[in-house]
Amino acid sequence: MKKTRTETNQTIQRVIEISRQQFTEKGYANVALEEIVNEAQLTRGVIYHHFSNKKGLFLAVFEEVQKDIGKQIEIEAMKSDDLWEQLLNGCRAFLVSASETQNQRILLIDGPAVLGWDTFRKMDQEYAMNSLKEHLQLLLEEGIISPVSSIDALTHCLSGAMNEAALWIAESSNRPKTIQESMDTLQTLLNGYRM
Amino acid sequence: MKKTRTETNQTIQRVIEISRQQFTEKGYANVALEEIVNEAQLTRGVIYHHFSNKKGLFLAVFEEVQKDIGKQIEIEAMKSDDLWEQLLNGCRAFLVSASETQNQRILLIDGPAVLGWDTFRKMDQEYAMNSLKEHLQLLLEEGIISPVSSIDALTHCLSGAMNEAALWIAESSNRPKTIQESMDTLQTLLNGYRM
DNA sequence: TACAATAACATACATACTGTATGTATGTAA
DNA sequence: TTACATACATACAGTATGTATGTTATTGTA
Repeated sequence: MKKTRTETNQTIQRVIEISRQQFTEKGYANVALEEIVNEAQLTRGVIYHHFSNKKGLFLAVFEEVQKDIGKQIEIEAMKSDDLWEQLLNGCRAFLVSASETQNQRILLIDGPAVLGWDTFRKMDQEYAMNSLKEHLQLLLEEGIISPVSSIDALTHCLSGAMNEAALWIAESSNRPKTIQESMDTLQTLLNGYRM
Repeated sequence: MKKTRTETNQTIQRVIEISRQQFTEKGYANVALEEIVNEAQLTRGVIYHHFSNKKGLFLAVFEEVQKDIGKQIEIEAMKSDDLWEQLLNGCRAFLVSASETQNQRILLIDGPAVLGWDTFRKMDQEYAMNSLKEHLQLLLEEGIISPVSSIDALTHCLSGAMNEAALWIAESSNRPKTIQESMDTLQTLLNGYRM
């Protein structure tokens, strides 16, 4: 029964991976916990023990998705020293990553409804919006963008635009094309702020 | 049992109204059909008869929300003859309407997850995006905005920005302020396209 | 007007899923 | 070695949805 910490962590990770796949494929509401634990060759007791309930499991998966995407954005943004380029690189990385099948549904479709708005917002802020906001603030201070009536409003609008673009890209039959078109669009929109 | 057509339509409408309130207040997943029919002083048979299942009921409510918002947008946009002003008026009307409690949750949070992406997208297109796209197309043809690499991409980005702004407005403690800030932001972003 | 068909609404039943309570086995620390 | 805590398993209970069937009254037709 009881296992080493390493083994336990492996169990936890395996449950998360399997859940991620199942939630991605069928959506949260259509996945019974029994399916997940069957695939993991465990029983449901594990889930309640380690994650409290189904929602807790989803939260763990959601966090994993957010971390993956955040990492991608970080890597891509840092490929340039230029603040404006960093912003665009980050946008592109987000589009590429969030539009991938294994991230899209959990992050953008099921996330808000399953977690409830408050929790979703809190995590969205922690993993995505705060750094976007800081970056926009930097651009403002460096005089790269013109004074905004609200940095918060810009952060939210830009974030929303990217979320929707990611969903659009995900459903398109030509990913490279729609990614590029989305980037062109975001760039032109942001040129409204460019000094 | 059987009733006149008028009475039946009244029953249907009453079930939709009650559902709308309940879904708004608690979210789709946390409302049992029993609660809805109890309030309506009916039984669950009614729902299965008229709406097929719980999801069908939600779809009816969702459509009602979309129609309400679409109507608001139409009214507000038509308050100007100027195509650009019409766009902005429409944006504002959307923000005001979609950020209202009784619309926000059903439209923006539960909609995609409950209906499934394909259905949600189809209805979103029918009720919102197609007219936004047409309007942007008009602006393009009248030379008011500069040539875009993709009218679709712009439509999606703008739509996404507004959806997110509506959610942000809904959670703020000063609605008029955040509505104005969002409008300022949308306007500046769109100025990237202004000729 | 009478009657048959249909549909609006109700009820009974079955099933699936989540969560709770409890049990078992084992690692770790003293 | 023993006590404790925990990882995992099992049994049970409750809730919610959906399906099948029943009842009643309107509507359409002759």
